[in-house]
Amino acid sequence: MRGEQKRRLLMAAAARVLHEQGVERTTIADIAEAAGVPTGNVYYYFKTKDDLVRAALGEHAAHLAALTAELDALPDPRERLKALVASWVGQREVAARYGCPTGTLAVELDKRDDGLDAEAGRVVRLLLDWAAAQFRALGLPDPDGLAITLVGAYQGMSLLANALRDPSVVDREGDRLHRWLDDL
Amino acid sequence: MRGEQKRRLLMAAAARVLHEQGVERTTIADIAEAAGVPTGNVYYYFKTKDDLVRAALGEHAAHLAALTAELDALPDPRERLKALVASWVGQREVAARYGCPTGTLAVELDKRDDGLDAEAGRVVRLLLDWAAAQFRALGLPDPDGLAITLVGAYQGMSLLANALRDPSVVDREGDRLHRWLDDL
DNA sequence: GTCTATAGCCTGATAGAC
DNA sequence: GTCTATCAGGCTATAGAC
Repeated sequence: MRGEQKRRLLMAAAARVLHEQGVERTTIADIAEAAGVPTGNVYYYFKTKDDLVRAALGEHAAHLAALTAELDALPDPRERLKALVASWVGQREVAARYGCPTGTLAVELDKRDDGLDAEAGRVVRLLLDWAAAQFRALGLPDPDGLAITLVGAYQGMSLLANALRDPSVVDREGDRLHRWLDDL
Repeated sequence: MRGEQKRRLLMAAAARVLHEQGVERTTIADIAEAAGVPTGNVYYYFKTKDDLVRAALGEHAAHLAALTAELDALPDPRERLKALVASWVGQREVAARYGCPTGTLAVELDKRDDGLDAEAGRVVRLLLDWAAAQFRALGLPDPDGLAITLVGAYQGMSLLANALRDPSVVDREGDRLHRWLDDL
């Protein structure tokens, strides 16, 4: 299955390059080059550029699912949430340079009125739902609202770290979120 | 001064259209049409598309300066900050449809390595500096950190409201920020 | 199945008429 | 100063050779 391998290579390259350069500034040739595949050949695996963007969104969703599955191994929901915050802090350099992969993609795709804008929102919702489940397990009131506060803080600190090119924003806000989770 | 008038018309149109459609998906023709100016004529007023983007950033900065100047008329710094939050809530429909003008522009421009990425950060910093000044006037410790928390919450709730197409996110987080400011 | 060459379109920018 | 016509370049996508 050489074909399936190349397809996966292209999906991974698309996820990375689209995050770094943005959707509109990235050409098919950019993704092909990053994957080591001839430019025109990309169309054998993905009919359109939008299909590649969709595949990249799927990659990010899969990555998120893997992360939350890992966190689910922890016994205490509060510890799971704190470990999530810790993983955000661990990605501070990436956040400062390119922003949150899902968040920046959502911002860009939301400027469109084709179907892709809604799909970005679905990936964001995966994280919101998982976080809400943890707050619910802790018996806290308004778990959905708390999830929005937590994920909103993540998106906000990623955006600011990116706009200011300053990873320390993530450190500071990460500490604050840790205390916030402890005090809930 | 017919020329200066048209120039201002183009700047206002650029600020609006670039916010709604994003930088990369907006053509010179789009902005020209929104301003009621013939397409090619735009280049008489702005040498390049990047110049127009810069002008749009300037418009957003001016709008922000006007807002903070208005808030400065309030006697109490805490009331100024709460009025800022209230103005964000008042813009919830726009935030849900197009996101924060400065924030979404910063996300898109940060994907570039020319000079424009840094200029978006400068506009964000205007708001941060003003907020920090209010916290400082209240005698609170770490005013810069508090400003990042406040503006980060704004950017986060705007992004989520936009990605989920749900203005109620802004209402909920606005209420929370109001309580947070009261309890500081 | 894999890749190349190229068509066709759109965009930013310009030259020059008025 | 204002506007039109048009060019050059780069992009997505396809047709068809291997």
